[in-house]
Amino acid sequence: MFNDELAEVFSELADMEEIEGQKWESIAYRRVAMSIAGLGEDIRDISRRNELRKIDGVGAAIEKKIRQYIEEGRITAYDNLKKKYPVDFKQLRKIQGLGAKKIASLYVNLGITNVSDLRVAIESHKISKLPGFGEKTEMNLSKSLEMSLSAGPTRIPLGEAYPDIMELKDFLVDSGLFDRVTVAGSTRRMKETIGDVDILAIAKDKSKAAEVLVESDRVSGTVVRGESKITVNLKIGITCDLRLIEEGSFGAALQYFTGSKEHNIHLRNIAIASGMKLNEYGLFSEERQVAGRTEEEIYSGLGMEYIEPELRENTGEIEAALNHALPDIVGYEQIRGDTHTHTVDSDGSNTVEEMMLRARQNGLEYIVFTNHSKSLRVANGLDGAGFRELNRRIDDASSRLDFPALKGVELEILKDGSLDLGEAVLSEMDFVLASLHQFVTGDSDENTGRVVKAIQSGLINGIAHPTGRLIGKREPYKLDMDRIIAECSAAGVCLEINGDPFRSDLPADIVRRAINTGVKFTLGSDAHNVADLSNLRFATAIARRGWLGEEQVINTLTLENFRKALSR
DNA sequence: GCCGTTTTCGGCCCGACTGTTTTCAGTCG
Repeated sequence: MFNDELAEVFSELADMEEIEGQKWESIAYRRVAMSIAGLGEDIRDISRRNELRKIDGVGAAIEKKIRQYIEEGRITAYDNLKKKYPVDFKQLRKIQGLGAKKIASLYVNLGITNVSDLRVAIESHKISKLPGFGEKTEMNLSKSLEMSLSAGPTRIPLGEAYPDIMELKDFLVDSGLFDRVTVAGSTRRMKETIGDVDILAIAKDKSKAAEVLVESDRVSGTVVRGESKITVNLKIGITCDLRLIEEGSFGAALQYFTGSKEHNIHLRNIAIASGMKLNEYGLFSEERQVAGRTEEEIYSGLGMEYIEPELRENTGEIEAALNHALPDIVGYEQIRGDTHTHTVDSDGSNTVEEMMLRARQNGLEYIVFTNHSKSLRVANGLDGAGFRELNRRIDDASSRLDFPALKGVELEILKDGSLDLGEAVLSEMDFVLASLHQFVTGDSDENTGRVVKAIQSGLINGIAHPTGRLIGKREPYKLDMDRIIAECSAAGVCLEINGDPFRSDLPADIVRRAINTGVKFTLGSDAHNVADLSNLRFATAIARRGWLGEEQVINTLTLENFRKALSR
């Protein structure tokens, strides 16, 4: 993606300026690299609207550099520095323990420009002879080099790690060594993907507490072991920090280690502006702790509303909290039904009855079955007759188990934008979710046109996993999402937020773009088995991160009102 | 190089940990 490419250029500029001793330029470039990587939109579109300066950290000089990159694919200042340091920063920075300064020293003294040069130098023990390096550094670099070569993706979908994280937490709680254990970090913010795990705890005995984490069968080894922080590698391929906290500063630590980093920096600046200081030990006014025991104290001490973890991304939530204008976002317990589920009748692995029982056990009030339609052959899609037979069984099971089940379909949008099943059978369905799975091209107009035709058919209730992205596997389809949002709004068709951890689709930033258009949303687990019904939680998390209120999510409605909302 | 409800100049988040040093620099989050 263009934004990531440009962010990488600024990140390298930051490395090179840091080597040059230009500390503040380096910080400025680093900051803007983060901003650009986090944009929800192609920076070229922002440039076309002449709004580059609105991006956090972009001033006159950086604006000029961005424009040059967009127009010429290069930045003069970058090219000049790169001549001096022809080094693969991107690759080398991935190795734990290597920052800009050490990379520079390796290049200047040993001519190391990439990972294979580094390996040769390590093997011939040249590193340990360098000033500022030693035996231990050489050994650590050797280890982290191996790690980085064998490592998988640096971030994994939250839903993939979530069960392990909860098990690890329970393991610590059950040890009896702690008065309190809480998961913080991006897991608590319910980000779509996480890069590590942060656990905060109040230990009864600090020395014993450090030992117990290593004993968990989720842990593969220790990385760092200090007084108040232990870092271990988890078998799922990411690291986990356990931090031991004192009770009086637990809220401050929880706030601090929940992040995001950008959110925290903004909060700290507000503290400074009011003559205070904020760190992980509390909010201080002239050395006196004025808040720290709870997060609520911290936020109120800064003169703002409490901010839910899912919103803490420094994308306007702090300004809203200062103005006491935060939205009342949808709660996890407010979701009454699941709107996207599959059974053995197409490509699922549990029966209608099994799915209903688990849905009830999970606290839901109803479930919608949305098996695939006939054109999706790989998923054993059903034709009209198949659905009529299945629908009879759903009605029968629903009355036998006394649990409301709605008859739906995940309906293929065909190559020409027409629908995979006829009007007659669709009219017998309670809920029709249309999907793009096949014949997707690189042409945005063509793809968008198919979706829009489906929206305007008057036969569907919603669009499933609208962008089609698969995290780590497939980029989003080329689609004009703003047009799709507008068409959905006009036609009264919902957009789905799909909670499958690899989909997480819509992404939260697009949800946020749609909140004021009048469009409504459905949250679905896309479960293909009973265990995955709990993925509904991740769909809800995305709704929250997108600032959605209860009234914008139709499966917060009671069964009766949900049915009414489905009229087509 | 950026930025402003103390500032258009003079600040810039800040503490833990490690390793190589004898008081600190580099890295990380």
